[in-house]
Amino acid sequence: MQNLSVVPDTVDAMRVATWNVNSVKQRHARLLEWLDQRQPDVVCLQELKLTDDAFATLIGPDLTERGYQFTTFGQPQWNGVALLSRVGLDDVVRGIPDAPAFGAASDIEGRAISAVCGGIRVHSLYTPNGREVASDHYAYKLEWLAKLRDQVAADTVPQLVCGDMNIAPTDHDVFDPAAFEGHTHVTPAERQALADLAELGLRDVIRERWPDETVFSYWDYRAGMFQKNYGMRIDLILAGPEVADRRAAAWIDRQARKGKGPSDHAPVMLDLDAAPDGDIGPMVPPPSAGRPAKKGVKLPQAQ
DNA sequence: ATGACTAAATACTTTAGA
Repeated sequence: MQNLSVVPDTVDAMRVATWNVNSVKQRHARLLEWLDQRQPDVVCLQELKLTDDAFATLIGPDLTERGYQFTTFGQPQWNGVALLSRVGLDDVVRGIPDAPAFGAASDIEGRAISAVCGGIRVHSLYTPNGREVASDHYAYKLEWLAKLRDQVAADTVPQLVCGDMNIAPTDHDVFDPAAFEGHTHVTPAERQALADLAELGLRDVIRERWPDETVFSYWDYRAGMFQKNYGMRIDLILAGPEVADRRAAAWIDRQARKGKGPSDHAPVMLDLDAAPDGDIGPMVPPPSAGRPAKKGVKLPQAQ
């Protein structure tokens, strides 16, 4: 899986984002507008709800025009993940090695894709929901997470594990912990799966930046949950130490959850400082925390 | 209120999401 030949001689500052768009078809205009405003260099998308061909036909030209390469693992109706990059897109891995199937053995769902972008292996993930704790889907979720852990452990390129993990890391990441008792997304076994990734050195960059704040990435469409800020933080960016040490900014783009026709998830954003020439290894300390220079684009206010 | 909303196909009702 590792391929050091694709690591560039210098590593520039870059902006990485992950966003569960809940249907590219329904979010097409908003997605393009968001790309133009935020100018991310690498984007992980989830819940495409399109086949690879349909994705390429619908939005491929728009992405190419904006300088993005892209790769997808799509399905016609549900799931589907993508990676967009304008800092290289090499050594694509579709799915997780030995990932479990749900239902028919041939039915490997479109829930994981990764590639090396700007010297970092970036994963775009849509972890199974789990539905109910007593369900087959919950067992499938845990097994899928275990295989993800194995995949991450086997790679030596610096990593960014991004996506809709469908797990709230702590009670601080749900609006009402009591309301979730006995439900998926908050169980000890699911949280242990995140702890197992942390054990490999992956760090939750949003929580590191906002250690005490209430920060959510998902709000149910119903009952004015967004307006009340009754949400959950289940979309995560987990960074290997070499990457996490380059953090210049990390925030959740709540603007994208506002207005007419939003996804129920907001993008999670990470700005990385440049790494020293040819050195993508551990750094001490990172350079100044200014955001990478992008022509004519203002840094949105975090929170 | 075992709700509320959104999206896609199974399509005027069901399944899934979380």
